[in-house]
Parts: sequence; C-alpha cells; structure tokens
Amino acid sequence: MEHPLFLTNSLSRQKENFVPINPPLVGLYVCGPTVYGEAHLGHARPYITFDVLNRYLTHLGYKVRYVRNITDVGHLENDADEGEDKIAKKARLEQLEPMEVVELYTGSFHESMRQLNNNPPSIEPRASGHIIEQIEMIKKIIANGYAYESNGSVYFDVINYSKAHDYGKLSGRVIEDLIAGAGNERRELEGQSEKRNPADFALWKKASPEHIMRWPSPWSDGFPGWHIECSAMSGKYLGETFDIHGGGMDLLFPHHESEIAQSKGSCGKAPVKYWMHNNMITINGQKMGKSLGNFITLRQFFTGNHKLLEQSYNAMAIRFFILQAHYRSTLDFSNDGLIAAEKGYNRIMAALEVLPSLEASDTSTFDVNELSKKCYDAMNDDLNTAIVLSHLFDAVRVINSAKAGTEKLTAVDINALKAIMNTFAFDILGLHAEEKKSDDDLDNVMRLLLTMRTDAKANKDFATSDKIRDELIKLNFTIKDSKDGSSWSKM
RNA sequence: GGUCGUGUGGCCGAGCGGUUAGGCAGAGGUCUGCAAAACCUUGUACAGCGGUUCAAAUCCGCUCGCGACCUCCA
Repeated sequence: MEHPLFLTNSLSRQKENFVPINPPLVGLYVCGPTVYGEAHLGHARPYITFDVLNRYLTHLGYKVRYVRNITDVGHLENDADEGEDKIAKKARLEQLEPMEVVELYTGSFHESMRQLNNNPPSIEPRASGHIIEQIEMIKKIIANGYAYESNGSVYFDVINYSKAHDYGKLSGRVIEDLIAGAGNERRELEGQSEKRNPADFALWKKASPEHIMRWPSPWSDGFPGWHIECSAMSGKYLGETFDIHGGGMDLLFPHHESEIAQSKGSCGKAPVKYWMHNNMITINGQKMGKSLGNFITLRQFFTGNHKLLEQSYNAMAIRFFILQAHYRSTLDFSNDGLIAAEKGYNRIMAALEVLPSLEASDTSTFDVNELSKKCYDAMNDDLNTAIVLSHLFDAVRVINSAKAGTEKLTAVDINALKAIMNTFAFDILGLHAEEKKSDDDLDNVMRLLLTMRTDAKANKDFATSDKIRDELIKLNFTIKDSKDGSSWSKM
C-alpha cells in the first residue's frame, strides 16, 4: 500500500514521501492541551490540521492510532510563581482542587473539539495517569548516564548526551550557544543552581511544601518535568519509534528536541520518523498565545462575546478559515477573514444542497475525474487544504451553472461529483452542515406569517407584505424569497 | 546576539522556473412588485535593488519591513 503522499518533515525541512514503519498501521502522536484554561483559536489549528491528517490517512486505507495527550500536571510557571505548577496555581486562585480545574477545562476542550468536528483521538492519555511510566523512563535515562539527581530533582545531562547524540538536530540549535546562554536577555530561572549546565532540563522536580500536585518518586515527592510525559506516553502507546509526531511550531524547541533526547537517552532509538509542525495563528501580526494574553477563546468565537469580535462565528466558519491557509503558514486573525470564510463555507454547503436536484444531461461539459485527481494531488502535496478548497469552489461554480443550464453533467458524473464532494468536504476536510436548532412552535408561527405575506403579495398588497418582512428583520430574522416560496432564518 | 521563517491585488490567502489559484469585498448582469438573498460574469499583484536564465512571484545576492524560537506556550 503506497501513496504519493508527501509531508514536510521538520527533521529534514523537506517534503518527504510518507512511508509508514509498519503498514497499514500508522502511529500518530499530537501534543495535546494543558488543561488550565479555555482553549483558544490558536489551539484549534493543530487539532484541525492533524484531524485532517488523521482523516486523510484513514481515507487512504491506513489504520491510524491517533494519540493526543491531556497535560494535567507539571509545566512550571515563570519566576513570578517560583516554580509552582500552573494547574496548582489556578486551583489556588479559584479555590478548587487541581483535578477539579482539570476536569472543568478538559470538558470544555472536548466540547470545543466536538463543535469543530475533530474526530476524537484513539487514545487520550493523561499525564497524571502515567506518573509511573514517566518515573520508569527517568530511571532508564539515569542508568544510561544521561541524567543526574540534584537536591531531589533530576536533570537531563545535555552535555553528556551530546557527546554520543546530536542534540539540537530538530530545531537547529547549536549546543555551544545553549551552553553560553541565549543572549543577554536570558533570565535567571528557578533551579538553575541545581543544574550542572544551563542547557540541562528537568525530568523530575522536587515539590516545594506549598505545591499541591505531587507524587512520590525515588528522588523526592514532586512532579514530572517539562517534556517527559509526551515521551513516556507516546512510547507506551505507539512504541519506541513511531510514524508521525505533530504539534505547534512553538513546541519545536525545547519540547520536541527534549523528547528526542529523552527517548534516545532511555532506549537509544529516535522516537519519530516524521515530525510535523503547524504554524501559529497571529493577531495583528503577533502570535496568539496564552502568555501574551492576546487570545480569543473558541467559546468566545461561538458566542461573539469578545471586544475584538464583530459578530459570533460558528465552528465551521473557524474550521474553514483555518483550512483556507496551508498549515505551515502563519494565519492572521481578522473579522474580515472570518466573515469571508463563513461566506465561502456557506457557498459550498449551498451548492451541496443543490447537487441532488440537478437534472442529468446526455453529455458533460466538466471533467469530474480531473477534479478528483486535482483534489488528491493537493492533499498529497503536504496536505494543501487551501488548494483542495479552491477546487471545490470550481465544482460549486459547475454545480450552480448546471442548475442554471449553462453547464451539463451526465447522471454518472452527477453521482461521481456527489461522491467527490462528500469525500473531500465531509470525510477528509471534516466539514459538516451546521446543526440547525429546531423549534416546532416557532416554525409554525413563522410559516403562518410567511403565508400571510405571500397572500398579501398575491393580492398586490405590498404595504402589508413589506411590513411583515421589515418587522421580522427588526427582530433579527432573515427572509429569503425564491421561486419556491419564502424561507427564513434567525440571525 | 544566535537559529529559522516570511513580505503576493482593497482584505484573507495559494503558489516550489514557463499556462486563470481560490474566497471575501468592489463592478456589471440575471432573478424580484421593490428589496434582500442567491446565481452568473469580471478588473487590479507579487517589498526594493541587482544577478542567473530563452523565461522569475518562484533561484541567487544585497537592502528594508515583519514574525517565530532561544523561558511556559498549539
């Protein structure tokens, strides 16, 4: 089973033909969220990107095990918090148990993912549920001489490791620069004095007395370090070496670089064949990020409740917005961009509703097979969803023109077109028709009003028909007239 | 300072040496009692300078602008 699928591998910075290690199985690991806050637009990008990858690999016939973790421990705060766990900090603020915070935001995250129509991963392991695996991995790294214990904490020995392995290959770091320190801006980080070298990173941190989240270990009561969870969990569920590891570009260093070091340092093998990284979503040209405080949560998009939002946006508009850019490009947030995406999405969905009602002709004026090929070519070229969408828009034009009689399609081609549109729009890109809230009472009342208006129009009583329309518009209803009658929707 | 990336028409955004990207907005048209919506058609571009080439938005060099990472971050 071979496909001409090419993916950009961050290791080589080139597009490489994707060949799984054990076809037809594919192991896919994606860094999941740290559940101490609401998911924002920036989070939507990797999960949509790798959802599309998951969907496409599955479509091609691979059996994908998609693992995406929930980070519910670790991740030190900056110096202002003196090493306090992010989750513990939030818990203190809200007077909740840490695991209560975790549950709250995990649930919220799942709901956002569901709305964005991201298929759930095959396994969604929690870091807190894999403390033992992380400890075991740290033991191996120590035994191999690549880590040392210091005052109850354990640090990865980057210098010693780099003698046998190349540290910095993925991110293009030069070990000497890391040792020298990163420019004059480098801050004094908590725990630096325990390290043998500034480039070393923590595998296990001894918990300070006020630190709530803590687990026993051979070295201290404490918590796992910054990067070990992903190494432990990906190894457990996907094996020592697996196919694809994805995440945001901001994780390239130090997170993913450290993952490689930890895996090689424990079992001697490089953990990942293809590293994939999505680019950032920016706002006013700057990265949207939690620490910068310039983020807009997905929930705020859905409700429109944010000062930068001119309106609410449904989840499919957001998905479409993200799919219209290539995943390796930055994508700048703007209301105009989102509105454009929403309209484009609606246009495609409207054409899909028209498609079944087309009348077949004896001949076709459009090459449906060519459309299919173009869409596959675009997907195979490093998941170029923007190009796929442009081809779908070509199909939209043809569908509408066929309806108007200026293009022709045979019955066979109409069916083929349906199949292509369903495959790419729904199965692969993961779009779906927006859920309509049904309300029978409202339906009946509206039907009555619109019937009265239609009657008024039939009697040339335009004063009445226009009044009904204008008053409904004031109440935020949209009235659309067509040959088949009037329809309505609520804004 | 180091590493990497980027600069496309009013806006967003593809493009990886030669042929229309696409969407939104704008313009014209169809439909409509009038609108709205919808649909059809359609103009405008490659930061600047130099180089390579028969041919460059696309390759190379320089200049300018912007960004990411180097500390938790998707």
